[in-house]
Amino acid sequence: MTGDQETAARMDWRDFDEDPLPPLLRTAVQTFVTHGYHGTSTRTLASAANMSVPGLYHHFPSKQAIIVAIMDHAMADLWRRSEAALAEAGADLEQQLQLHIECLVLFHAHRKELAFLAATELRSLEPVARARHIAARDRQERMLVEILRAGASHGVFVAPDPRQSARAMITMCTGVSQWFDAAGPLSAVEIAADYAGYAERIVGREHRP
Amino acid sequence: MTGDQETAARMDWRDFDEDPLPPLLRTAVQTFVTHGYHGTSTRTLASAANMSVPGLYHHFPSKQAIIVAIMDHAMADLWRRSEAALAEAGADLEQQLQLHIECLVLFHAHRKELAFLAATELRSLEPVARARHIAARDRQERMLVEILRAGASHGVFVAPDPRQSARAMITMCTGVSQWFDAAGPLSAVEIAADYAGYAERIVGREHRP
DNA sequence: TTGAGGCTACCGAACGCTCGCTCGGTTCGA
DNA sequence: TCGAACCGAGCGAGCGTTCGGTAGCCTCAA
Repeated sequence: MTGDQETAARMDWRDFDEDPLPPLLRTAVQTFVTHGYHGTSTRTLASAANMSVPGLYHHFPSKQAIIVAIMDHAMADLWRRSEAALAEAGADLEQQLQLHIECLVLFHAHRKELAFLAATELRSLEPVARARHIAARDRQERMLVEILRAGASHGVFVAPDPRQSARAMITMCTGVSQWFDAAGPLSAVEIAADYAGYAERIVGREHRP
Repeated sequence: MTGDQETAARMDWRDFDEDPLPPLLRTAVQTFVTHGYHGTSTRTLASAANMSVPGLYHHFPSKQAIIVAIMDHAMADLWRRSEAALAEAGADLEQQLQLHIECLVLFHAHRKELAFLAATELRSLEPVARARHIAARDRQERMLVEILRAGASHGVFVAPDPRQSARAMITMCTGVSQWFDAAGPLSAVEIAADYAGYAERIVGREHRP
């Protein structure tokens, strides 16, 4: 995690060329999104990856380990990008909020299947992995809460309850993964800009009478 | 649906005393929320309702019929309340937006399990029920879009893309069902007021320089 | 140059178990 | 005497997982 933070500032958090996921996990993501974890059998998983069932068990010890690998990857990728966005913003709190929202929207648009699973399959994780996922989600939320809290205490934002407004913003951005369509009229970048605007207006100063 | 509209104006859409759901469905909601549709067996469903499996099949023809009944009930209840809220607001567009958001938040707070399933188990529905659910969801979304569109064309709101801002508001409100806690620091009514404020600022006029 | 040994990447078949669902009842208030 | 409301036992199918292999490749002493 300490090594991550050093490289975080250098990585391009806006780059979504291709997900560096092993082919087996890539097809598993698609299948889990369509049928859900419990609605997907190991046979389905195997044939989606052009593989036999024992072939699948050569790479992962269980079906559960596959979903865990996917969820861990999703949370780690989002966190890395969020840290890079924060580093790019520097000390300007308004800029921190803008880039954080942009980062959230881009991730939930370009990695929509991954983000969808992260939001949907929490209950399919066994206790240890579930606890880890919740911790990652809380850490992610805390990052935005801290930005809003700092902004409020410096008079940059109007956020009487940063936890509350952070949650509103996060669920707003998370929702993008449910309806985003790469072939749709709006690009991820355009949506990100719109949502950054919404966020700014939710906690912005200038519009108070 | 025509009869519904007549009684809609008269019903109290803010009343959430108790869900008039048969006991079997009530326990099924809890179980589905915890384990998901495919993660729940008919044996689990039956014992949660203090019943044998054949007893369960006396009331419903299949496991699928149970989830369908729950989903239909959820969408119908929200729609009835939304229509009543719209009727109460009258012709005032700003009031229509306020009450619509209030209605969405109250529903997703007080009926959080129901709302959570409606958002989560779409993929578990077989084609016919799924199509019906999607149609209900679209109709629900269109109601808010129409309010925003009318408001924009009358100069009450600033909403260059009503579809877009409606989706942002809806996912924001839908998210309430994921974290709301009746024992938490904020009541449903307080959250509803906050969110109505967020919505107003997202499309409000007065804060433009 | 060869071939034995070990490694990775798989596969066909099948294990024990649980699944959704049903059959043939029983109980009980009307 | 009838129908509504159940239940014990069990059906065939599908589940996650495992066993006992095999094919192909790399390494390295003889």
